[in-house]
Amino acid sequence: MNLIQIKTYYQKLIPTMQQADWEALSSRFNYRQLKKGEFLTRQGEITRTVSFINKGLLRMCYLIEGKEICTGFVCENEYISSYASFLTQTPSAENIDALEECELVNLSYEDMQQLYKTNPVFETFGRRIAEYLFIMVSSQTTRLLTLTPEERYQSVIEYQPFVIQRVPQYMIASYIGITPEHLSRIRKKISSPV
Amino acid sequence: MNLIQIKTYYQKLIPTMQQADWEALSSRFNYRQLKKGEFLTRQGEITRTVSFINKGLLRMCYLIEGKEICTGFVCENEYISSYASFLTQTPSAENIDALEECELVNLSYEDMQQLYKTNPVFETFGRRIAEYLFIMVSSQTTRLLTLTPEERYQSVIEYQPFVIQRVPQYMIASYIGITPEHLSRIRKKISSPV
DNA sequence: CCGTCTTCTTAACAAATGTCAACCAACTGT
DNA sequence: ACAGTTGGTTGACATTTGTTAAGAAGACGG
Repeated sequence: MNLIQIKTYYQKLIPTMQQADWEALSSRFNYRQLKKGEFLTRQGEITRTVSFINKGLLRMCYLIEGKEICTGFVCENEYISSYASFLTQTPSAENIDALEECELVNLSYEDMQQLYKTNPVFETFGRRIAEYLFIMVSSQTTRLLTLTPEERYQSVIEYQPFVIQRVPQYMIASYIGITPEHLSRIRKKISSPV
Repeated sequence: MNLIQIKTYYQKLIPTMQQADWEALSSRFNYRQLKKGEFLTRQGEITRTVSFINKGLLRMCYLIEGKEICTGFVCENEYISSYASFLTQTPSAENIDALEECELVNLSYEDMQQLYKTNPVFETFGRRIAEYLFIMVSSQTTRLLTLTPEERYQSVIEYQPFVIQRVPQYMIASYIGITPEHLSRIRKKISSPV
């Protein structure tokens, strides 16, 4: 299993990590592959791991009255998890599935708690991850409240171009809170301004 | 300054905190009062403190083209801050102002970093706070994407009753992403179901 | 190479939500 | 007690967004 990417990720977030820390950490990793369409997490299941994405693209999504509503897309060199479920060890409200073939490096809840106990450097890491995720999701909330659908689409283009390139439009539509038809009209309007 | 409430708060989040830890922490607190309408944080300012609310009620809000859009309400026995600004020490995108007369216990960024360095127990605390905030804000994002305005209002009634009781309706309206007029109609519909 | 999915687009129409303006009730300070 | 302010409601109307249905373009497996 290739650990270069994930090591770089940790080194960036906690530069004080020593070789011994890294070994304590990496010995607990589990490798996993997902085919396109496979689920990492299902609604109702308790999320037992966080997954670093070596390769591929996944989405978080809700199934409401037969309709899928995407709440996020994550690709290489980031962690993905139904993190609320992971943290509280209660059933996940959302699904996570692979939009592309994926290679994941998993770390279990028990191992993470163990690391927290044995070494404060991992507390720091856990804190920074949570802080980062907080900033990400609160900016998404802000966008939903303060921007029009068209502006939200523009902000995806600007700040998450990989989503435009790799995610089907009807999923992006639900992510910005509109229907696929409406997004199609917005795109038409943008491409041929008056 | 009354520290009973904030001490209880810390003890709940980190039961392993010792008396010496508490003293290291509480010696850094600063007390502050806010009158109704006063600002704790202004758009563009860097947030230098986190504030524990001993008494009162504050809101986070954006000013967009002359219109206020509220993103959250926080009352007694919780922390409030423009946390993204605090964490990154960059200008805040949002305002925070007092909806009632407030008593706050403040902790500065520098003191917090100092505490993180000197004692891992505060890292744990910081991590749990960030995790908690992440869960809160991501559930708000989910509500915005998956619920109708009426359902969002119902969920405020159910899960944040203090908001219904203590926050003006036109602010609640922006919080759930609709106009005050529309909220008024929703309330009428709810109160006299067909 | 063919059919079948999947995804995207378009149009007509319907429903939800916003805008504007007026009015009312409650509260506030003098 | 009064005038001003704030917050809430209502109605008519405009705009935005959703719904439904149909069709087109491209991807993909057999």
